[in-house]
Amino acid sequence: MTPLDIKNKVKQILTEHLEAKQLRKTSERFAILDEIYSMQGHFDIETLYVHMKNKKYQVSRATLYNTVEVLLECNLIIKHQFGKNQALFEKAYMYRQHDHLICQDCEHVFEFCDPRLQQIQQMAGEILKFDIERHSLTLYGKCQGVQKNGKCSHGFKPINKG
Amino acid sequence: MTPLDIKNKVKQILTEHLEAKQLRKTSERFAILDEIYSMQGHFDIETLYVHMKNKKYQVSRATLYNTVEVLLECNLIIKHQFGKNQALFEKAYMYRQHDHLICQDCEHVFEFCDPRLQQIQQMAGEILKFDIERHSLTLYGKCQGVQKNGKCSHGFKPINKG
DNA sequence: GTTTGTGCAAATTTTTTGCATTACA
DNA sequence: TGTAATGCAAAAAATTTGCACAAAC
Repeated sequence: MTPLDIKNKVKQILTEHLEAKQLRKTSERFAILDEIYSMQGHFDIETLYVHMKNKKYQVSRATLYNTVEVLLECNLIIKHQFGKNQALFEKAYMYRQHDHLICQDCEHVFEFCDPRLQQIQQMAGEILKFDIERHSLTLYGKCQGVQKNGKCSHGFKPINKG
Repeated sequence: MTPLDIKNKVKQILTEHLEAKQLRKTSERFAILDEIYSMQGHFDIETLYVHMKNKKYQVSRATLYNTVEVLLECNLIIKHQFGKNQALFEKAYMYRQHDHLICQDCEHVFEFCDPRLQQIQQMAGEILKFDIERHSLTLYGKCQGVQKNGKCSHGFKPINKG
């Protein structure tokens, strides 16, 4: 699937969701979805707001918060709260389930995947008699550079700070 | 270990931490620690503030935020951000490593434990060349009551709402 | 033509900060 | 007594809300 295919598909998913829920198909909602699926990695509302202000389509923060809620409902995005007060989001369609490892030095977010998590999730659900819909696993640690000389070896800038 | 033993022990740990870091042993800090170790389950700063206001020792919110930071540093409490804007905390001493399952209906937090997480944590650390200090796993799901008749079967009130 | 969604600004909520005062060392 | 910690109140940051207007349906 090309990036364009993905954009068309998520547009279709949003359209169907809006119709099913009898919500209106506003240009803002599709512009926001398009912008989100043009971005890389995690993003916060303020970053999204600035991106859209600088580009083609200008929307208000209120509309962003509103639309993000809709996109969460139809699983087109995922919300994260990595121990900060500010929520981060990421695209969810066509992005395989993965978890996160955050460098405590530079705050860069790495992704990894371990199939055993699905088993843990399933087993915990059975034991506690829950239908588990999703999980959120985040590891916090220090890279070898930090361990050796106190300086981060990958040199990423903190997320959302530049 | 009795609850009193635990309180004495954490007091000792805090004392040693304060001495090591050359911080002052103020009565506020010990009163806050005592109050935290008198509470059950997760708590937020506001709840802690009200608890202390109603009880023996009155402290300012600023001091609570300050002290919570100190207690995090010496691992006497853990901070959680369960997808809300408000941070939650819990006691960490003598409470075995566990993870959380949150009911999407009543928001009650259940605890569970799976040793495989330690393996995942270790393996991810090796692959990504990180020294993992801690992890945070939260499962989100619906209990059987919600699945069957839309009503939560355990009937807990939402956390921090009553 | 209704009614929902948007934009703006004000309000809320949570956390942080500045500064005068208190009290630990 | 010197300096860090506290309390207060103001500021900041993130999100939510109220309301007039715009635009889907």
